[in-house]
Amino acid sequence: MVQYKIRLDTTFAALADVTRRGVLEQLGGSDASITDLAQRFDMTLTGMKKHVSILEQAGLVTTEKVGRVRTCKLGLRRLEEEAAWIERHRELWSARFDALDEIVDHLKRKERADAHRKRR
Amino acid sequence: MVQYKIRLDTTFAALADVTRRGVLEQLGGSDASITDLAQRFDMTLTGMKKHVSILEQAGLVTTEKVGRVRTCKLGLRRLEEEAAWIERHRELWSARFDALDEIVDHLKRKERADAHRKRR
DNA sequence: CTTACAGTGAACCATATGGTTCAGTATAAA
DNA sequence: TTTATACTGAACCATATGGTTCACTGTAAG
Repeated sequence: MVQYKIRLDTTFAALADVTRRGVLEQLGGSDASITDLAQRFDMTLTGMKKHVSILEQAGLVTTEKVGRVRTCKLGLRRLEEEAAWIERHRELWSARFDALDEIVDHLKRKERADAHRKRR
Repeated sequence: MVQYKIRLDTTFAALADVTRRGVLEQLGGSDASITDLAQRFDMTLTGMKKHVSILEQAGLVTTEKVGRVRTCKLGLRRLEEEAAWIERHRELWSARFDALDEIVDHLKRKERADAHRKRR
C-alpha cells in the first residue's frame, strides 16, 4: 500500500528527467557502460552514475560490474503499475479508450512486424 | 520537439507526488474548491494552491474562479503522450503487450458496464 | 612494477521543491 | 458598513536534485 505509493513516486520522479529518459532509450538499443552513457550525454562519470543509480532504484535499470566496468541494462520492471495508474486516470478523464487502443494496436502491429522481420 | 520533452518532464514531475495524485483522484470523483482540497489533504490553502497550479501547468487540471471561490476540475489532457511514452518503453522491455492489453480490456469492460448502468 | 582506465564516494554548489506564515485583496453575508 | 470567507503573493525555511570537482580504489595493460 504505502510501498505502492512510494514506488509510483520514485518511478515517476525517475521518468521526470530528460537525461534519464534518454538513458532508457539508449539502453533499449543496447547495453552500455557508465562511461559510454556519460560520453553520450556529455556528463561526468559521477553525474551519470547518479542517474543510473536513480533508475536502478526505480527498478528501471539493472547493472552488473565485471572487472572495472559496470554494464547497465534495462531492468525487468515493465511499468505495469504506472501504465495501470495512467489508464485508471484516463478512465476518469474520458469515457473512451480509443486513442490508447490505437496506440497499443499500432505498437503491437509494429512489434509483430519487427519480430517477423528479425525471425526470417 | 523541445516542447514535447518539457511536457513529459512537467507531467511526470506533477505525477511524482502523492498529494497531487490524490488531488487527481479526488477531482475524478467531483470538482472541488481549493479550500475543500486543502482540508481533505490537511494542508494550508497556500500549499494546496501551489499543488493545483502545478497540476494546472501540466494541463491535468483546469480551474475557474467565480466569486471568491476557485473551482478545480480535471483537465482536458488525457495523458496520451505519457501513455504512449510508457508503451514505447514497454515495447523495448518486452516483446509482448498482453499485460497492458488485459488492463485496457478490463477497464474498458468495466467502463462500458458502468456507462450502461448509468444510462438505464 | 608502473601506468592508465573505470568507477566510486565525499564534499560542495546553485537551484528547485514542498511546505509554512503573514499580510494583503476581493467578495459574500449579516 | 462591518465582518467573515476564499484566495493570493511574497518571504522564508529545510530538504532534495542535478550537477560539478577531487581524491581514492580496484583492475587491466605494458
